[in-house]
Amino acid sequence: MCVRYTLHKTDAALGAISRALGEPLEVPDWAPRYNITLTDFAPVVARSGAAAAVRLMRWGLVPENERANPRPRLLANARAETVASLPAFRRAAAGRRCLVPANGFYEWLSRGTAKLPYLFTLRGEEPFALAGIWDPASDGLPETYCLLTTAPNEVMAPVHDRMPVILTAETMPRWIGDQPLAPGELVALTRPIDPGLMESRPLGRYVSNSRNQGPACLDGPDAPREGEFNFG
DNA sequence: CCAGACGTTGTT
DNA sequence: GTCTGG
DNA sequence: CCAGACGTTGTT
DNA sequence: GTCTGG
Repeated sequence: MCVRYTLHKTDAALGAISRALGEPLEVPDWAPRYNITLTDFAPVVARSGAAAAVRLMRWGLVPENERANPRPRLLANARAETVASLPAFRRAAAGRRCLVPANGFYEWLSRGTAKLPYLFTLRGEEPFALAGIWDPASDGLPETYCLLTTAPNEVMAPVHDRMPVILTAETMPRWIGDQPLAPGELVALTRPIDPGLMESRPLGRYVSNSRNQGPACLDGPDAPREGEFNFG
């Protein structure tokens, strides 16, 4: 499950997407955040008609049967293997595929009882896009989005058995769109990214609390924490 | 993922 | 609201 | 036709 | 211990 990511270099991430699409994108009024999680609003690049545009959407799709619920269950992820056929995702997968700009994402390694956070990025801090689908606003809900997951690659596998679908400059323009994908194209686009393009490193526990939203989320395990004394 | 709650009825 | 299973 | 579901992950 | 909200 991918339930946390960071978008702290928004200009760079949107710039990379803009170049990949060959279309201009406006940077939204949005402060950098290092710990985006379910229910947060974040920039999403989606097509509305011909043009791609950036909109702030809320993370967490709400299936139809939950729409009347004042506290609906939110869907953070959709499996790439099943997204095209499941009722909750099918429509969005066919006609509302979006790009979710990111600079990195987090996963937790379960070691015994402990959960150790790791940061996953592209080499050289290359910005990227996560593959998403989105639902329009309705029933008093804002526009919402959801991230696709796929099998882990070699970088991911030691930490976690699923990973988000990461799109490159080559795959971004193929993924985004409001028309159904050709058969096989969805499969091709949601394959695990080349592990040679990725890197990971362990982090301190600060990021684990989703209330923490600042740059200290990227601190390593040995970084001093606020509110603690350093001895020696 | 973590943090925080974990409950109902009748009444004001 | 809409699809699926019975 | 109606009833019931509509989702993922982790963990064991 | 487990579920829910964020």
